[in-house]
Amino acid sequence: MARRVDPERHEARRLQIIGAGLTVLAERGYEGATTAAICREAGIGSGTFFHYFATKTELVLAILELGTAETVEKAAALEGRTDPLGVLLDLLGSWADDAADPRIPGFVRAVAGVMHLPTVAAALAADDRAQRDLLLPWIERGQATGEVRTDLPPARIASWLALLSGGFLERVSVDDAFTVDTERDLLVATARVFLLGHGSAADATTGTRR
Amino acid sequence: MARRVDPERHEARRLQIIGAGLTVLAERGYEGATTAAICREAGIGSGTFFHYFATKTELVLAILELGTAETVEKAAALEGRTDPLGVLLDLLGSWADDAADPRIPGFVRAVAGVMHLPTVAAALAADDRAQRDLLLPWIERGQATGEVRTDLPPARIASWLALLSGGFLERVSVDDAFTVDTERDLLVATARVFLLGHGSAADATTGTRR
Amino acid sequence: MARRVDPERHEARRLQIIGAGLTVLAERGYEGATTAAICREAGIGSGTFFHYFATKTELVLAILELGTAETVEKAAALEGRTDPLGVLLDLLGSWADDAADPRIPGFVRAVAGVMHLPTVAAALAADDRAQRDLLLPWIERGQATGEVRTDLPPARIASWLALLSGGFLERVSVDDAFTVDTERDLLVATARVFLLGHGSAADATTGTRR
Amino acid sequence: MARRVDPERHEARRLQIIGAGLTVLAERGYEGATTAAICREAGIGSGTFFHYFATKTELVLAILELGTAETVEKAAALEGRTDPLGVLLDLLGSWADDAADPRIPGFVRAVAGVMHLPTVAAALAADDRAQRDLLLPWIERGQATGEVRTDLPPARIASWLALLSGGFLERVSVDDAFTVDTERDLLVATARVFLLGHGSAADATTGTRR
DNA sequence: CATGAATGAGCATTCATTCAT
DNA sequence: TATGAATGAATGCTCATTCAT
Repeated sequence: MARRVDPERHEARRLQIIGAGLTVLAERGYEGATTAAICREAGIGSGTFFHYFATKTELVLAILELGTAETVEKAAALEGRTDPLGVLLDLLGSWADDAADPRIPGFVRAVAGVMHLPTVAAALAADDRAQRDLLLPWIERGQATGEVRTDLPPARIASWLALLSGGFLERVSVDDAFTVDTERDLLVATARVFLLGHGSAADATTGTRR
Repeated sequence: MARRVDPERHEARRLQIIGAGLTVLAERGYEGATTAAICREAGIGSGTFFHYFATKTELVLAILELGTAETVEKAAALEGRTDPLGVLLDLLGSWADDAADPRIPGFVRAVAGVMHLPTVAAALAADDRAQRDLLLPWIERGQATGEVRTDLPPARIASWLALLSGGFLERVSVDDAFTVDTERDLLVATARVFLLGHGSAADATTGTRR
Repeated sequence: MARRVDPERHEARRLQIIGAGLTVLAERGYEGATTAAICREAGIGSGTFFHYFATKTELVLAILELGTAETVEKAAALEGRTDPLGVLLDLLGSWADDAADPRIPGFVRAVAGVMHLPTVAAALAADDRAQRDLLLPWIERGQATGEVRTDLPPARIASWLALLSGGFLERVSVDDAFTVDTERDLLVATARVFLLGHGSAADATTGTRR
Repeated sequence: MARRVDPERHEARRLQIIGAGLTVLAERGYEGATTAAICREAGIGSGTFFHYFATKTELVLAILELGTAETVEKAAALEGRTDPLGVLLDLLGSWADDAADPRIPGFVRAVAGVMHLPTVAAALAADDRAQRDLLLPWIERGQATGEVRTDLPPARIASWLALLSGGFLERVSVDDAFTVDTERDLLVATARVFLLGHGSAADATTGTRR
């Protein structure tokens, strides 16, 4: 009765469930995504699910961690690049491309709905941190080479790039006329203008009343 | 003969429940916000809740509609202004200020989590439409006077202002270092640069690989 | 601040509620007949209902008592008759006619559904008793004059007349093809045959296996 | 690989719940029979109930369908009989015997109370139809052989047999002195007289005033 | 008396999770 | 390891009833 644990098979199954979870969570939100629905989508029995994830929340965390891991991988792939501005714009572009998978914005919304769960908040914070850790060195290098505006600290610039990327994702998911195809280039262009700091600081507040 | 029409009392109660709902939904998300918790917060019995809202979802819709109504009111208050760019930046600024009430971003996240409910999606779409209807005439006037870039159709510019506003809201709710106080002015400044169209179009795609 | 109790007005209101209750109970059954629905039908406020009946059940009891009272009145109207068989058949006929008001069988069904409530069971028993009290003397007289079979005690005959009347009511309410108009005469004819005792006793059990 | 198909176990459980439902419904009526009470009676958890029946109403329908099925089985068991009258009286007798299980009349009352639910009405109609389908061929054969009166169409005779059977059931459940044991034979005898048509038609309406 | 807003006990039903096989 | 039957805590919602006006 030897039962090889066969870690490959295990990992494959795990990814299969993660894919099903992503699909169902995106479609129906956290509460709408019953474990039963996820299992059906994954083609497994309800008991099997809990062999791989102790709770439904843990599945969500696993998906988030997968995203974080991808961010880290992205960092490695950029080793050797010498054009900080280009790198930053490439990153923005690649995040825009992520939004083309319709499950991504749906999943992001689903997660937003359970951000009050401490574990989810923590995973989201970790994801955010990974994104910043990826951006910061390139921002700093860009500022050093003069390609990136220096009137704002790197951390703040990172936040604003995240703002653009997050806002873009939301638009795609909410606004039918706003698609990755048609708007991606404008995202990159807008980010470039922001990073260059054109027309910035000095007269920033003119013409607006609080 | 009883005199109980008192629509004032009714409206007051209704707003009291809406306030409690806003608080609890922001804190705990849609599912975490049990009707029991909302009633406790509002200081009413569970039955009373359903005198005012037939459904928990209907409370959410009422809150959203309140927001839509505020947008419409804002439009009226702008009558007579002759500086389209100033108006647009004021609007951005006022949306940024909305984010200062910590319940707003929390509520927005909660709603995102149930956007798969058709009624919620519809209300959100109506809200979006009201926002665009508010922006579009000013964008068009700004283009006519030359204050606003003309390389993009008005509808697209409206989407991008919504992107900035939405991204801002998300950042505030996710990133502790990103506060309305410190970032509001930069939002307005960034929007101005975007609306002016500095450094746009021509070289937009340079330096980014898809 | 003189408030004349005006017992007439009170009684009228009471009957109005009873009528509404009869209608709604017949249509929707006991549980489906919410007090709110009855009040709407009666055109009164929900509070008013409880000025006339302490509980919903009490309304049901009041309706049943009304029926019992009618039975008693019927008894009085028969004073002076000298044809026991004719009286009995007239009674059967008049009960059949009651079933022509479509609310009656519906109400009977509704009451059957809450017969497990002791108060309802008691009222129903009282109704049954009134019916028997009405029948028994005429059965006895009929047996004395030889018009009615004597092989069964009067109480049993009364039960069987109730059986015919109850079964008739049920058929009318369940079977679209079975109407008071078409079946009333056959009911009376069948009851007559039963009361006369044609073909009875001796060979009753032949040809049937238990 | 799990082996849990075990449809036998499933069916057994199902019947166990049906039995408990029959008991509790008969005792307390539809509304009084809370799912909690039924589960307690059946010795199962509340969740288990809904593995077997999607709805409390569906349990009622299942019980009714069981009855309909029994009627159909009865039909099969009569194949080969050549005495139509005997068959009809046997059927009446067997329905009387059903009433000996005290849960049957109680259940019938409970169902009467929710006949306004369309699904219940439909199931009841199906039951009625099955009963008629069982009776009709034997009535027709009886008329052909001259054993059964021919002054009434078969469908009407079927209705009247149902009237007798339904009235009997009601009496048993309402009248303590009316028991299956003491009245069964009289039911059969009365049905026989009715089927033979003794003393019928011609003078049917004499002596009764409408 | 008449009213209808307020109440909260009570109920059907859902669903994440467990566990025997 | 895979399964799905069993579980019961938790929740949204209903409705008879009360009571201040």
